[in-house]
Amino acid sequence: MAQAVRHDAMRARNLSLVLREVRTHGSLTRASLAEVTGLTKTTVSKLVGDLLDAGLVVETGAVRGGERGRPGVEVRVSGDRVAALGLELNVDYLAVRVVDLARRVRLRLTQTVDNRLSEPLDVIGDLRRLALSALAQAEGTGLRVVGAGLAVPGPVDVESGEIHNAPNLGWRNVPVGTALDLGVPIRVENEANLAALGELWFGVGRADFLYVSGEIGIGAGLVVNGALFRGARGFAGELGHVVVTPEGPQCRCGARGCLEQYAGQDAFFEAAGDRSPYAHGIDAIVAQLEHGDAATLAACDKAGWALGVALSSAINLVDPHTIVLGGIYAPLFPWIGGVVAETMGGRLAQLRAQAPPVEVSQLGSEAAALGAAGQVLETVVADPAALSERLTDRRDPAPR
Amino acid sequence: MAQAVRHDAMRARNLSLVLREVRTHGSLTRASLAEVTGLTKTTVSKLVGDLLDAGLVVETGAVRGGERGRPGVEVRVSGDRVAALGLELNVDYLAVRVVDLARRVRLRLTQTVDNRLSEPLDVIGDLRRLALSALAQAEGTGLRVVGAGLAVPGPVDVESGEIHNAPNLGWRNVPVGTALDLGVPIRVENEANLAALGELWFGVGRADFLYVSGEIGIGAGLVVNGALFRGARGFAGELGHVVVTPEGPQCRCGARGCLEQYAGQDAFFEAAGDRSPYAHGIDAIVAQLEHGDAATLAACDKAGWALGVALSSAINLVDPHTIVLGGIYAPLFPWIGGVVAETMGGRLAQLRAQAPPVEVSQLGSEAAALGAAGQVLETVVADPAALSERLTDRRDPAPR
DNA sequence: CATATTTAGTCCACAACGTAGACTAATTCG
DNA sequence: CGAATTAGTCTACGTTGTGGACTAAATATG
Repeated sequence: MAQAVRHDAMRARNLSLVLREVRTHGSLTRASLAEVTGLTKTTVSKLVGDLLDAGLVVETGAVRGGERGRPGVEVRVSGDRVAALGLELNVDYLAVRVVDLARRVRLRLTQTVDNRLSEPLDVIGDLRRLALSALAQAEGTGLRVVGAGLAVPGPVDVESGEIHNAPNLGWRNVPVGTALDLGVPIRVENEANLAALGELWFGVGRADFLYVSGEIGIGAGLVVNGALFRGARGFAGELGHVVVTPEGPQCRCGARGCLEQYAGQDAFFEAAGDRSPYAHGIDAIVAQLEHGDAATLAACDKAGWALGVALSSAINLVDPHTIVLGGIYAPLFPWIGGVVAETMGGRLAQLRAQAPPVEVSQLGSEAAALGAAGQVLETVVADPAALSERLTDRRDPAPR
Repeated sequence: MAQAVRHDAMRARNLSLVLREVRTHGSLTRASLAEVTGLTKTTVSKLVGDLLDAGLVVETGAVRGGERGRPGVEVRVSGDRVAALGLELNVDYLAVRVVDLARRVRLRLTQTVDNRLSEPLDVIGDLRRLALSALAQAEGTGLRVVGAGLAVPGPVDVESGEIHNAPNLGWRNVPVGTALDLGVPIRVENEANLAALGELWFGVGRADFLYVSGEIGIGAGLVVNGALFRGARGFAGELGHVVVTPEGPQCRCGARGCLEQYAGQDAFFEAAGDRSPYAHGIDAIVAQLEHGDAATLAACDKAGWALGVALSSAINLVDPHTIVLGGIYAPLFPWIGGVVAETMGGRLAQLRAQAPPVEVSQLGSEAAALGAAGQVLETVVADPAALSERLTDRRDPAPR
């Protein structure tokens, strides 16, 4: 597990440290970098030089003025050289995003289709076409796409890139990772996990929170200290099958009274009296709520209560700092947020000083694709030296 | 968070790596250390030399023979120089253990008292006396006690060493860490967390498991990849307040239907028809079970079922590899293990290939104290250089 | 407006540490 | 007993960070 540290590893780490500090501060001079990292000015200068050569940071013309003394030249993360592809394959849409190292979204391609009606390989083909088009466009503007992340609705074997079992798509053991074959490395991951990371890097998430993804299934992504918690086998976060009532309604997972049976999309739509939810969608539900429809309001109460109960268990077990509600719970937030918080408060307030605050995701359905791209960019920041080598090998033999 | 790496940090890490490999392999020659770490023979020789000087490893007279060529001299972790103190302050006993770096228990002191009857400071005084006596004995045999760990029943602020709220003791905001004042650094931590670590290092635990501590309260310690999972605020693992039935019996935490109301020691003893549980204790219950007492058997079924329900939620959320039952569940295992596993299997088998196996703790009430000592020893292995400095400063000015 | 002061960034000699390969030591095999 | 083999040490060297001197470019001061 632990690896021997040699000079190159030392260098790689310090390079990463500098790049990370530049990113968190927006832009920094070499002098202030020396201060925040604890490295000497000399070392920082050398490291920044390498990052400039690799195109990962750029000097802003701007200069820190105001005080006296020679003004420093600030550097910031460059968004013009390196980018990543974020993909999402979900039940009713495909999404592709190109995000640069500065975390700006450079390209958005979305396609609405009911993927349950097609064969897995056809769906993957559609996504591949979309992704390749995005790749070509990105590389046309001079961006080097260093990798792709793919979000899928269900547990995944991250090593092999295989979908184990995506009940909402009806897929089993589909090797999406290898089938996509984009010419860049692909990392496949659960949608809820990537949405959580999306929220961390592009949304309201802070370093510690539990993201709740309300789709047909209910998933959760736990972010602890800025990193995803995946559990021993990578199946952590199955909030949808946390017990609400042990002898409650039968769930398709084989158990009874799982959260999904109270607050899942299907159960919720049915409780709201909508018999053709996929025709009307969540917007119709919101419209009903805005008109004060009693059945729909009652459905919100029920779902919110169940969510509050399941989240209470989750909070007792994993102690997140904040809860972030995404998926269908985001548009429903005005009608369920209160019940969720109240239920949680009633169950938790005495043991803890207070229950964690409940917030809404702002990213909509984009969260997972952004998280997928962000995850790839994270690997670049974690080891800029690896990329720099790759860049020099593939492009100019001697960049300096 | 991330720190700059300098030459000394590189060295510290490699020193730690070598020591860790020696420990996991029991004993190793320099040559095989070079192989497993990837460092060169030269470097390993130097590092091993330093560890020998610091007294953290010793050369076994024994030599790896059999093959041809010059036989290598094996080194193993030395238990004769460095040790740690493991303390537990619980409701009905105080425990002190001295454990050496080779993880051998050198001294056991246990005192049975009902600590709810005394003032916190008096209890701390008792523990202090016990600990100082153990310290003196240990140092008398030439061991250097580098620190102490203290397990307490309830959530703790690890930074300040303060007990927030230990409902079973009736303590609130007691600064145990500073009050103990042993002359060595003290780390205070939740009993369930330390028992989990005890199980990891001294018992049946492997790298990923959820330890369940059945005491008056029910706690859990989650070990992921060999490290404790503490959550954002350090309050993770409150398994006792996971929901079993949302509208069930009132719990002292303010909620209803928490696991503790079904499987906690008080609820269980009451269901077993024992009106004076503290007089008879768990042994009396086991005797009743061995005689086939119907009420007690029924109490086991109920507690086991509730435990299975709560663990199902926990497994869905954090995906541990294994469940380890400790506390009162260890002696009760023959009568509840089956129900727990069945309940979990019924709820989990379909979504996962199979529910995690359920095992029994073998350490009894010693787990937390051993984990507490082990945690201190871990800091030594993680940074032997820090200790080596301390040793040279305090003992011989120039040990070599 | 010239000079002192201050801060940024670079340069150079040096120290710490790991590497590579030669070398010595201690065994077994034939 | 010598060749082969493996363990461990020694020495020259390469990489990387350090520390302080030095240069650069701004503001403050008289």
